[in-house]
Amino acid sequence: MLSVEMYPSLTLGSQRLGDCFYRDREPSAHMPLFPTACDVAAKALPPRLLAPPPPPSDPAPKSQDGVKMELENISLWKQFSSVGTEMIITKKGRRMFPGLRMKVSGLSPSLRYILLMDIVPVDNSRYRFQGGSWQAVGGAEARLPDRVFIHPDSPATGAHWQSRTISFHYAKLTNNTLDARGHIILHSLHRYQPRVHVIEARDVLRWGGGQYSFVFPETQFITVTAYQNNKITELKINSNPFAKGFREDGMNCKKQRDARQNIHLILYQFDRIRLCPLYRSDAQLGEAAYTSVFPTTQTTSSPFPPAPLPPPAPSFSSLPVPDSSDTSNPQPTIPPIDYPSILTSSPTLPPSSTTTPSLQQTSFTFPTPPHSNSSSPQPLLLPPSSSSPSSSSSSNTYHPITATDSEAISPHTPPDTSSFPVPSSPSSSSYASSHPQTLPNPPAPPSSSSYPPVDISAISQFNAAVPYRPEMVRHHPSLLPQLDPPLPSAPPALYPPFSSYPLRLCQDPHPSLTIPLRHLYRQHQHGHAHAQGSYLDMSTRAVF
DNA sequence: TCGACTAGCACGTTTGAATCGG
DNA sequence: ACCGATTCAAACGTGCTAGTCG
Repeated sequence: MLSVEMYPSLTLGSQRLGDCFYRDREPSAHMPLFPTACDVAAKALPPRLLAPPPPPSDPAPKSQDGVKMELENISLWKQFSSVGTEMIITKKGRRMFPGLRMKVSGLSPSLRYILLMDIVPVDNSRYRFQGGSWQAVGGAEARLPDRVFIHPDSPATGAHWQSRTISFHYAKLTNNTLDARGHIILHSLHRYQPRVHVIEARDVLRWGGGQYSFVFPETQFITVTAYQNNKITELKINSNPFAKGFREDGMNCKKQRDARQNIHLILYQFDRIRLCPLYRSDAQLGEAAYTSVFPTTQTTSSPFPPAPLPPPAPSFSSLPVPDSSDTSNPQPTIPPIDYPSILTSSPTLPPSSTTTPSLQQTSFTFPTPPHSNSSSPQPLLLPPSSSSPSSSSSSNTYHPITATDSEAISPHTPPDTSSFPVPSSPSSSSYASSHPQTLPNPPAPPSSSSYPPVDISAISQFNAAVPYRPEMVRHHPSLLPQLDPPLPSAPPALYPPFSSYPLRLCQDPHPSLTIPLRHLYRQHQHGHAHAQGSYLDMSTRAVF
C-alpha cells in the first residue's frame, strides 16, 4: 500500500484543533487528518532551487486534466508585489498577509484531494533593504528543514474544494529553527515563493493519482522581522483587518499613539512638578536640581510643558522613505529582482533590463515526475518551441505533468532530479522544448515517463529579457513536489544550494511515521478515539 | 556603531460559549 | 427541547517601540 510518509520532525500543525473539530461538522466532504505542516527530510536529497515556472500562458492555465487554480485576492497581492512584499516572521509564528486565497476548478467532484502549501526560496541570496529597495547582499543561510502546510480540510472531495475559497491563512511563518509547532520555518531577509499543490488522495494515508502544482509569482515575498519599507507597512495596515487599529482613524494610529505618549509624559511631568516641592523640602534639593530635572517648566508658562517628542506624523506616507513609485524621484537602483512583476507593470520603475546575480541561474532540472500509468511516456509539454523568450512568453500552451499512477510515487521509484540528463545549459534564452527530450525515471517501470530539462533562462521570471506577467497562474511540472528519494547512483544535481521539499511516499507508513502520525494511523486502523478531539478519531470515517 | 532581532504593549478582530426569546 | 440571534469575554493577530544582541 502506498502511503504518505511523514517526516521525522513532523508535528501537529498550528491549526486550531477546534477548527478541525468544527469543520468536521461540515458535510463529509472533508476529513481533517493531517497535521497542517510537517517537516520534510530533504537533507538526503539533492539541493535545489525553486524550480521556476514556464513562460506565462493564460491567466489561469489548466492542467491536462483541466485543473485550474485562480488566486482570488490577486489584486491585493499585486498591490503588495508592486511595492515589494514583506512578510513578518516571528519566533511564535506569524500568519501571512495577504494570505493565499484561491479557487480551484477542474477537479473530479467525487475524488478526494489533499491541498498543501509550501514555501521555497527563490534564490540563494540574502537581501537587505537599502536606499529604498531590496538588494542582494550575500549568500543565503543554510537551507532549513522544509515544511509543508497541509490545508486543514484535507483530504476533501473535489466538490468540496471547488465549492469554496481555499485559504491558507492559518499557515504561520517562523524564523525559529527549533520550532516544534509545525510552522513553516524561513530565514529572515530571504526571498521566498509559496506554492500550492493539489494531490489526489485515495485514502487517508494513501496517495492517489494526479497531482498539480501552482505558483503565483506575485506572491513572492521577502521575510523580515520588522518591516523595512514603510509603504508595505501602510499597505498592511490599510488592508489587514487586524491592523485596523493602526489606521489613520484608529486608536492606535501613530497620531493617537504620539498623543497618548504626550499625555502620559505631560501627566508624568505634572506629577513630578507637584511632587517636586516635596522633594525639595524633604531632600533639601537646590534650585539647580529642580531646573535640571524639569528644564521645560522654566521656559513655558503653561502648566503642561511641551513634551520632548517628535511631532506626530500625519501619515505613514509622509515618512521620509524613498518612494520607488515616486516618478518625480525615481529610484534607479531598484533591482529587477525586486519583484519583477513591478518592472513591467509599473511605469515608474526601471525596466527589467538588468539582472541581479540571483536571477542569473542558467539551468535547473525538474524533480522527477511520478510515473504515468500510461504505457507510453508522458512527455512534458512545453510551450511551442520558440527561439526567443519573448515568443515563448506569448505562448498560451504549456501543460503540467500529472501523476496518475500511485505506483509511480513509491520509494522504489526514486525521482532524483540529478539523474536527469540535464545539460548544463548556459544562459541561453531559447526554450529547451525546441529540442524535446525525455527525462528517464530511473527506477521506473518500463512505462516510465520522461521529461526534458529546461533552461531556466527560458523562464520569463528568471530572464530579464522576457516580459514578466504577474497575473499569470503558473502551472508546471517542475513545481511538483519531489515524491521519491534520489537514486543512490544518481549523478549530482546541477542546480545550487537549495532543496525543494520532497514529498516522499512509501509503501508502508508504519515504520516511517513519527509518533504522532503513527498514533493517527493506529486510530485510523483501530478506530480509537483521541483524547484531544474527535477530529482525530478516524473510527467513524469512511476510508475512501 | 549599526543592523537584526525580540518582548511587551495597545488595539482590533475572531471565535466560541452563554444567554435570551420565539 | 430546539433553533436562531445576540452578547460577552478570552484568545488571537496586528504593528509599534524600546531594548538587547552580535
